[in-house]
Amino acid sequence: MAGRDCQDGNEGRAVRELLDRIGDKWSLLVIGTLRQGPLRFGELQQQVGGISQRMLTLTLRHLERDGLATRTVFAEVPPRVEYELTALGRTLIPLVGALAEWAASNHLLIDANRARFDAAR
Amino acid sequence: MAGRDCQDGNEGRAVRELLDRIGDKWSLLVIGTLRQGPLRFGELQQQVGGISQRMLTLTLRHLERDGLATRTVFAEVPPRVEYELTALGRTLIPLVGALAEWAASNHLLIDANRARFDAAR
DNA sequence: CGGTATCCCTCGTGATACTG
DNA sequence: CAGTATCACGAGGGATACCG
Repeated sequence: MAGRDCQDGNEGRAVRELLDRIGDKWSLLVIGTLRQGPLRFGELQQQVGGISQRMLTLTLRHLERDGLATRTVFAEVPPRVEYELTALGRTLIPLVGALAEWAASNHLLIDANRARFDAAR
Repeated sequence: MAGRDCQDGNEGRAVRELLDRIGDKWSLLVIGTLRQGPLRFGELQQQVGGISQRMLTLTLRHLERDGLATRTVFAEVPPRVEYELTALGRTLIPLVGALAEWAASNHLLIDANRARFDAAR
């Protein structure tokens, strides 16, 4: 199946659409953070690190809209809201893992290439 | 190795940096297009589809800078320039493939979720 | 606690024109 | 053919303040 739609056109569109969905600044990070289980809004913000309240809200709404995560409100005081990956969202975990692994393995190499390239010009 | 640096902090940074590099609008698409072998600037622009000359140039410089692709100029008339993935760049092909496959398998499902979500509000 | 609303500014991107 | 230069626009995203 990976080899069938390799006539540039279809694969390109598929990748493009995926990037439009989770290729933004925070989606993959939030998905990665949720991989171990449900988290509250505040915990999520703290663990992702560096994300503003606004962007976390927007990202979560986006994931919810795409059916990648669920939002559960508990009628308590103080209010508690938990977010959790759906089954579909969990299918992305291996991809995020692969990306993270690639990044961890190669970022030093890339930094070296980049420094060399910058020095050469 | 995938399970070692899962203390959110490191994995998060790694994914973030990877996204800063290839998470833009065109990088993954160009990498995917180059997977079969070297291409000239014009061929690349045509096969990627929808990318402006400017963005293709920027994207290619970016990939070159990170050591993911090479630029080869042939001293001919008319001028010919070919771009090709490096060994490092080729290690990304399986990831792009996995992403494309995931997107192809799930985009209908996501569209349905999205339609339902939009209808509910 | 977990949002929403508003302001504001940077950056990515496209269009167009010009060059070697 | 394969770029570079310039402009101009709109979305992305941070900061802040307020709400249930």
